[in-house]
Amino acid sequence: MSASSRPRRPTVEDVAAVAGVSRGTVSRVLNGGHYVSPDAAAAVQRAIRKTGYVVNQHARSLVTQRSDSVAFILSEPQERLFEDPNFNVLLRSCTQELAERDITLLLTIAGTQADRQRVGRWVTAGHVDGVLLVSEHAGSPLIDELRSRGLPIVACGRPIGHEREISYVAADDRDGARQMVSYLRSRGRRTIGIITGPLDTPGGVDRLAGYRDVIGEPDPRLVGTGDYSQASGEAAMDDLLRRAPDLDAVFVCSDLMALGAVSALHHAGKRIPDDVAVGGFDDSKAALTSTPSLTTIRQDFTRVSAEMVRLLLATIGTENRSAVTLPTDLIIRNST
Amino acid sequence: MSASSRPRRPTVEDVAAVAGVSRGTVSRVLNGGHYVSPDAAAAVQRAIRKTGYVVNQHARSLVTQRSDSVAFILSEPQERLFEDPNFNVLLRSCTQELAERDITLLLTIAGTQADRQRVGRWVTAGHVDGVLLVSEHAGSPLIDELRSRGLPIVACGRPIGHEREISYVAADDRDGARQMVSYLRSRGRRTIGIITGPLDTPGGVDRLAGYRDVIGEPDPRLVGTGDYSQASGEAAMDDLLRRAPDLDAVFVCSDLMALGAVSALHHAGKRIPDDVAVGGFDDSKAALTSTPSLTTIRQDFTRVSAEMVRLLLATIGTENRSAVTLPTDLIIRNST
DNA sequence: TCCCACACTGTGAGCGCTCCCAGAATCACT
DNA sequence: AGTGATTCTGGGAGCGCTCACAGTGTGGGA
Repeated sequence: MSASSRPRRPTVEDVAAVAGVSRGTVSRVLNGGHYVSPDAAAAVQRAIRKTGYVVNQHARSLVTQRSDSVAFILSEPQERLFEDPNFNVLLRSCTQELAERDITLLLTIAGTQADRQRVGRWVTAGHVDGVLLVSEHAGSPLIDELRSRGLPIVACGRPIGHEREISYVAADDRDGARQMVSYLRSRGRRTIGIITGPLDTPGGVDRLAGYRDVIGEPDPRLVGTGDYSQASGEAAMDDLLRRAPDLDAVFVCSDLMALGAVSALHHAGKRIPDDVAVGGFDDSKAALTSTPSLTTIRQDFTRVSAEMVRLLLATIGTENRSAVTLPTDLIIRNST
Repeated sequence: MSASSRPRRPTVEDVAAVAGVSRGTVSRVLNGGHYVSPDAAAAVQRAIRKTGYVVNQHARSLVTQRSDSVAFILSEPQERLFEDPNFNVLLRSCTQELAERDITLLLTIAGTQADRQRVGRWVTAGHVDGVLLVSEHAGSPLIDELRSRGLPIVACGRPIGHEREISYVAADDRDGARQMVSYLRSRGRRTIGIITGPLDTPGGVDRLAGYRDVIGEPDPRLVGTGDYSQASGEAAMDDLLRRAPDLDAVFVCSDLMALGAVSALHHAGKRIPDDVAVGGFDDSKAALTSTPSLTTIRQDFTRVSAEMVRLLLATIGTENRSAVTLPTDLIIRNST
């Protein structure tokens, strides 16, 4: 009954029989067609179409020891994924970049500790040949687990505490921050605050470092921290205004937080950029469409994706790690 | 060199040797531990830990003919995913629901035609035991391809044109629309417009049908169409106001579009709800936090997810299809 | 005492595929 | 005609696992 409704899938053997050739020849056709006569190849192609044959990936992977898929692991509570437009670009570009090489990208969300364990087991069970790691906070045990299995990994952004162990691709956060703060200075701003991201992420520490490069040791009144969400940006701005009512510019380390900061400034009756200039980071769509449009720093996530994929595929098979840092660009708009 | 840096993974045989038992016993421990003596089981567990053994999923799948994963296929340009909060809930709940049964969910995005082909091949190569299909527009060929392979499918929302072929779980869109429009009527509104979703989606046609159930054959001036995006809601509302300046209520078929409609109404100088009452659909977070808060229809996507998973797992192994329609609830807030 | 049920264990077979090697056929030169 | 290179083909082996089955040992009931 079940056998009649779901018939046995055709195998290479079946295709071979229909095509009048052997298993080996069918396999050769399936894998590039070298050393196969045109006649045989055509017969096999016909037989594949006729039988509706599709390769059994498990059988193939069992012998080749590779799965032709890579995991895109997001170890972050899921909401962030949907709030942050950067993930969007990153995910799309990586998928694209891999599809061109006939490799499938599998998105896996490992928000909770339990998730991370499950994902760890799943990944090491052979499902993927490598891992793209996104937004891994410092000290997560997942990296160690994956490394102990010898799995190729490429991280997006500097993996704090693991810089010398795993490959990564990062935009030049520090230089971007320097560019922004220097620019604000050059426009005559003197009391420049900062709203950083979480300080266990590279975007948090490196952008703060860039700010310091220009400002020097900052007045603690001028430093606030958010978690990249709009709400946290608004709260941090409120705090900053309370502590330092005299500030005339603020560098907010993400556009989304900058949007929050803008509305906090509005509520406080400040004009932008007349009273307070606001600089963001990311060059997200929101930065362009907001009122006023946001001066920001562009990170080229399409290039980041391409580099990540290139690096991962290079890492699969060899054992070297490397790091790439891509430039960031200042985009000047109306908020400064 | 490569052999020394990435040592051969331990196999059941290795574990068996360390534990001093046979292959079969290790396998039995791995699969529930029935008919294994406590001593043997303990020895195997110790050996697993010592060797760092992880099952080779490909070898297992090859013999069991199942992969213990299911695909979550999103055949929609990717941006929608990130705009629509419903996807978020759906994805999270399904992952959760499946994880409890030790099944992995693989998210796959098939936005373009080429993607859909790749995904079709990938799915039929045995990577997954079943498919959760989300937001499949009418007439997509993916459904036919998957069906011809005998793959268990459960759709989210009524799959237009395939209702009798594949299982699905849907919220009661039509009744939700009826509730909303009846409610607007009961509040004394007489000229009630509608902004529908795309009319090749069940959410598009069914909510319009519910509106008709209450209104009867509608004045074409009162019917606008959007694509669920905020921008399209705003545009459709502008149109509606131009064509029917006298309307005193509008039922907008998604909260996101309703937000757009609200801003269009504001620009036109209309007060909400005094001049025009606005009803949404989805009960998204935005509906709650917007000004004014939005009267809307709740769809319980957590329950939808649970039902989808239940149905899919039931379908895997049997050949029956079924359909579940879950109730929708009116949530009254300040916009009406 | 014998016998059968029951708990437990080891082993052969085989899932569907690719890799490798031996051999056949073809061709170009000696 | 003989030799060697080159192209092509078939089939054995084996990837790591589970399943079925045969076999061993133990205990309880006739």
